[in-house]
Amino acid sequence: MSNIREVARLAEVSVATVSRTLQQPDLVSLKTRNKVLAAVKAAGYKPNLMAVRFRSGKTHNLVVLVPTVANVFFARVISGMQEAAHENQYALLLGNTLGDDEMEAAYARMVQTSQADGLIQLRAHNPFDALQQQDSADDSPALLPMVNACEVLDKAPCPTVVLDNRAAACAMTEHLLALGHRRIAMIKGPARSPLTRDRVAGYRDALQAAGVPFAAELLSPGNFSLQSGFDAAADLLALPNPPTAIFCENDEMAIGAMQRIKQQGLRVSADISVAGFDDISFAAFADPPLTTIAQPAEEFGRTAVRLLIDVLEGKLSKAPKVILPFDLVIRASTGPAPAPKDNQSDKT
Amino acid sequence: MSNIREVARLAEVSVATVSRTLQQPDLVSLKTRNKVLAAVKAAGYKPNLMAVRFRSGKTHNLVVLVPTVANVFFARVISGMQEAAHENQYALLLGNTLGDDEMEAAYARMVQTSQADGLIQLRAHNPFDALQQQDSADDSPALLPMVNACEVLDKAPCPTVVLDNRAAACAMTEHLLALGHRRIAMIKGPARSPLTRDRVAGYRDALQAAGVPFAAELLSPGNFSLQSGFDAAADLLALPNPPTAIFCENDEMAIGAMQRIKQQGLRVSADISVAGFDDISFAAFADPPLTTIAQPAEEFGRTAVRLLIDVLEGKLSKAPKVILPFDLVIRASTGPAPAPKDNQSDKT
DNA sequence: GCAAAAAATGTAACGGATTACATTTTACCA
DNA sequence: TGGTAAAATGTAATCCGTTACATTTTTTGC
Repeated sequence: MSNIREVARLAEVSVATVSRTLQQPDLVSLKTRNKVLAAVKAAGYKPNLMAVRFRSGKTHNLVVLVPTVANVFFARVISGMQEAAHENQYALLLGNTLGDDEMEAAYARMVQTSQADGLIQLRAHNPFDALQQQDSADDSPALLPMVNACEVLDKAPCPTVVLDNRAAACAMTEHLLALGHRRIAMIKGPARSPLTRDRVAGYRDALQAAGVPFAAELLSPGNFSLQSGFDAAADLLALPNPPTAIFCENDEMAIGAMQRIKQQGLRVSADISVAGFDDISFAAFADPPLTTIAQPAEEFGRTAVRLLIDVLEGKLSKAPKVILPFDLVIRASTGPAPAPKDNQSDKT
Repeated sequence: MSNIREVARLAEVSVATVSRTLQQPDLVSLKTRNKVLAAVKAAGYKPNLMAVRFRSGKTHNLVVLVPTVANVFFARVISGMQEAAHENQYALLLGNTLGDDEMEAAYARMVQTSQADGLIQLRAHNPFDALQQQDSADDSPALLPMVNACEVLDKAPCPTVVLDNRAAACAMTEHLLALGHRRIAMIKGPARSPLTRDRVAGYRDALQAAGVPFAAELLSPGNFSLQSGFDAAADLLALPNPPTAIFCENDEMAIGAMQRIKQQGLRVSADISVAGFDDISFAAFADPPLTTIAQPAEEFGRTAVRLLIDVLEGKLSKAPKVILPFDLVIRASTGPAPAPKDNQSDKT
């Protein structure tokens, strides 16, 4: 591959002139410029970006830490990131971490070793914690070159992009309450996640506001997979006094739960309502179509990238917290609560 | 950030010794080695990988061109790639191209400008074609630093990883024929794709072997989306003599098709069988669970990455074509063909 | 104890583009 | 036309780690 010196030789100018022709053409006379451009073409010259980046210290790479790309919601978020990154001439390095701290640390190290300029984390965990804090003695606590999106840390040392999960869960629970449901179960995400905690909080907010007592047995653990929704639903249906509605913290679990419900011979909506969260493409094509909370997934990605670039360019002094809007999408999987069974007393 | 010269100063040795301590410790005496390692720690030294790569000319980055990460199947393939890449100390640059040639060319240029060492393409299209062929005069037609996976070019100038789509489609069609179906429709993928062509060929192979005439009206176009499956099914059901089975070229379209069938008041399996392709996680949780062709998606990714690394390391002189196995997964969405309606004559 | 071989370490060039600073050329006005 | 400002171009340092080659130190064998 030809380099700038060869072009300079061909054009009979100095390397500086070649560089300027390409970077700041106004500084070069028209005559010289043409000579150089001809030489560039003749040599088939393409600047070696490794060299450019080495010198500038900017890689124009961003690392994305995602628990799993195989998750439909995350895939949409990543699409959005890609879009914004491409617009801004950045490339996206994918870090499929499987939620493993070691793996996250390995990818975070790419930032420290100048393989990437910054990092976007989709999980509530600071991957830099694991690395020895570089300049902890430094008195200027600059922002970390990181953005936390979707599932955010409570005290993130960086910009965050988040949904008001508490309000969204509250809205969905209110929807179910308005349909007459009183025994509303929730299939949760991973226990430690702030996201799970917020959604449970929103759920309890709505129950409390409606004067419906909270029942611990209606809170079932899940891990966002189809299978875990299926399993959790099985447990809930086996309760002595099973719920009339199940609110799942994501759509996959809701689809898994519906499957279980139908296998048991019950009708979704008529016998038991099911709601999800995320509004993935499969939600509208579920049977029945799934009531859910729509999240602007691609917008999460775009916003996260833009914020990160702002951090990298030093445009931010404080870490903003961006809250994106949600939308309650009512489809056919939720319906009026069935009339209470014979011997069941209703203390409302 | 500290550099190697600072470490050398701290350890009172030359930069060469520091580098050797880190790269080839056997060449350095134990005493010196310890001194250097202490200095490395004291300085918090991390080698600048940009510099290393700039000098070595290897970026250890691989670009992945994927039509859309939002596709569940591709997401799994990428997971596999990530796994193999990480194992081999490579990083994955994501190129979500939306099937756009321009975009693909932009990412392919990353290889030419030394931002990445090689490229994996998941679509049947050579992104380097769009770029002026670098050294076409060169008499050694070396392998392109590229691997084509999943949907491969007919005359790919690089290693390929593929499924025997023709055989797989044939196997599924045979399954449907064995159930007594004679009017078997197929919802296709994008028309120009070799993948679509091969699956249609396999479908026709099976029909022909069974002596069932091919009916053009039973071939319906799709684009792999849920909605397109839904729409195509609507068209097929509206035929004067509708099919008793629909074989979709991916699971999303099959799920979309089932939705349409059920909306029409028909029962999947009992009235009309539906089959998919890919075995995405949602297939097992569809209602009814979807009969499909399981593809080793993650293995596609892993194999593609390993082949690409082999190419980059010059271990391959010819471009191998790796064929991965498929598996016919029979679930409840396919069943015996319904007894022919009254006035319908059966010419078998 | 000495020469020769082996081991350890050091010096400096290198990779390719950018850019501060120096130098040359051109333009302009008196 | 001489002189100065402005424009154009050139020179060489710089980013940082690696490594060929040179040099110094240690080890080995007799």
